[in-house]
Amino acid sequence: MTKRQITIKDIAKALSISPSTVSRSLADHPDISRETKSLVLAYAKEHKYKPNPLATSLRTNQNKTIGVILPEVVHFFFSTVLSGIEDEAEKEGFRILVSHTREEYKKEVRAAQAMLEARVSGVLASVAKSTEKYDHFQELIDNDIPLVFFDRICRGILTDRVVVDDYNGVCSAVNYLIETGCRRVAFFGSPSQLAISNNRRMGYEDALIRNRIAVDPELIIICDNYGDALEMTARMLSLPNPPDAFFAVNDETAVGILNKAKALGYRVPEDISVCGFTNNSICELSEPTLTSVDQHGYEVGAMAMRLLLDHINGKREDCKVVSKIIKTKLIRRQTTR
Amino acid sequence: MTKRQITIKDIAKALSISPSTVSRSLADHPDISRETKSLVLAYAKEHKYKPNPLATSLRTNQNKTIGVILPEVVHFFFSTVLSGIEDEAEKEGFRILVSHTREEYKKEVRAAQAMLEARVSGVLASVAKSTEKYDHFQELIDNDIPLVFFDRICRGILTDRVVVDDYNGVCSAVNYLIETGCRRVAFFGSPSQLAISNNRRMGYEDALIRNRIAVDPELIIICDNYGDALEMTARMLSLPNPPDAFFAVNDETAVGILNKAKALGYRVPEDISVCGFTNNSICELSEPTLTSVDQHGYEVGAMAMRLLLDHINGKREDCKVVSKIIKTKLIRRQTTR
DNA sequence: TTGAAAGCGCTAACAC
DNA sequence: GTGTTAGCGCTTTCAA
Repeated sequence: MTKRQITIKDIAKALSISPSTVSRSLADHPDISRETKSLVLAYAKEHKYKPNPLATSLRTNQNKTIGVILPEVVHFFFSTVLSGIEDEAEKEGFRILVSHTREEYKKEVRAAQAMLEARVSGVLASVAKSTEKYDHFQELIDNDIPLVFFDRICRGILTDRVVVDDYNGVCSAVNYLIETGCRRVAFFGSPSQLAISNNRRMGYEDALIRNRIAVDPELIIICDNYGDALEMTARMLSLPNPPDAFFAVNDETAVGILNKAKALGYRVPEDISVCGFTNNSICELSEPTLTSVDQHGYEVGAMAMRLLLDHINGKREDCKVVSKIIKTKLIRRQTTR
Repeated sequence: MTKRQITIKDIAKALSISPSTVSRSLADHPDISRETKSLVLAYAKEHKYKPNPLATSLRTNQNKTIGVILPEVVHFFFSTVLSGIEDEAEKEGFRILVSHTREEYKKEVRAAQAMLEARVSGVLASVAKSTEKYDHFQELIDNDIPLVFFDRICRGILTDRVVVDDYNGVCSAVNYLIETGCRRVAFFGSPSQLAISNNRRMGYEDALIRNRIAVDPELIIICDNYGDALEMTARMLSLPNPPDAFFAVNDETAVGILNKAKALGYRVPEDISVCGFTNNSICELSEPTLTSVDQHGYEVGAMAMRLLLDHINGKREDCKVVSKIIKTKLIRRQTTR
């Protein structure tokens, strides 16, 4: 009982007209008479005709799928971005082909190749932490596949990009900590060579400078996970001149700081303020709830897809590279005064 | 500088042989001579020949993509499942087309239609909470697209399925609570009509019965999120005969219970034990760390994909429906004695 | 307003 | 061992 999908030919035969007329009717071509059209449409509907996208793509040499390369799905920010991407793509009937690299360079290269082979119409990508060579991305461009980076861009490649305003996000968060009376703000940053990391640290430093507070290297460390945060927080609080506030580059780390500080008998936020970054769901689950910087992942995804679609639809001259910056927002909760 | 991708024809022309010979060489057909083969392969490699999967699919009427329909990506369990699916698919060179329904019936229907249109080779699905009609899934089957359900199955449709052993997972967790001295175990369950919910409650009840402890309806409530948990925990602890342990159907809820209990001055686990379900990353972040039931999402995904691939490869007689049950594992941490 | 025919890139039955 | 040919389902030029 294998039901072969009905084709244009079948409709043509059944209606005793030619395949081309059927094709045109389906495409609502102006040359076709009303009657013929409605006849075809009726038959198509009744028999659940579904155009074979493979054939169309092969013929027209363009297909309705977009490749998305992202470092990790089990990650709040990226899953949120994905939602934005999906919604925006759906508006124009594009499908999404997701490849996730789990932060591995090798997987990223394979993903890019897969996109090339799948002949996707465009690619959205956020680079893996371990990536240092960018040939695989360059190859996409060389093959005329439009590429837009989001969040983790790569400098070498000239394409549109959508980034989170990390600099201002961190800067205003740290500024807020200072405004609420903190004088020694520690910074727990991430080790990677990604541009993101630097921007964040610069945001931190500039916030201090703007408030005429000296940047103390002792308060700046590389620590971006829960386990390490427990250890480093204890160490930092035992300094002769300990911090009275902590800014962490992600929420897990911030929770680590929070938990350790509480365990050591500090009151939060009375003795110590803590601020995270991402605005994960754990912010609401921690006790007290965690102040954090929202990165508006949904907008990042939607915007990146928008740029890509504009490219694909030829609405943009290729000469200019667009950089969009998505604003962040400080979500004040109970770990800050 | 639009670089058209090189085709089989191009190779044939360049080497003055026929396209079919090229095709066969590329496919490593036994009839072709060593020399011809290596000649073709060398040329193909040098000019970066990439087979056009569209053409192949159109021709052979089977394409190398699998559709995955899942309720939510921003969700630990499902993202983990997705990893398993991806890895298993990659082994046989299949691509994944992900559609996520955000628990909406309407999106699920559209997703199924999209899969049909994309002519995927098979579909893996986990049904949305709001889904009550299953015609869209039936239609896939009617069109001979193999379908395998995972986690959230639907009873009406006869296909292979992979489920988590919720019953035993809950049962042994509750059993463990009792073994460690708890006598009144509360159950915070989920409201949905999914089979999963019932299985979990049955696991709870049977664990009590097996230990000759009466099932007290007062201790069984519907509550499956953090906010409600805060409220319901307070209420439950003020009962004349309050619980000395809580089992929650997900980790967020468990953390809610934990936080409220601590806030009310109870010691965990000395006064009260708490156990969650899923084994989220928050289990490690909570203070104390949360005991939870691991659902082995990766295995669920890998197994579902395995079943589907077997179907696609014709390794299975279609007559029999396979139900795989993935074992759970209790991860003991600090919220239980 | 409609039809005939070619062709997108690939595979495979059939020839030699 | 290799070539010829037809055709997957669709679009589109050209002709009628």
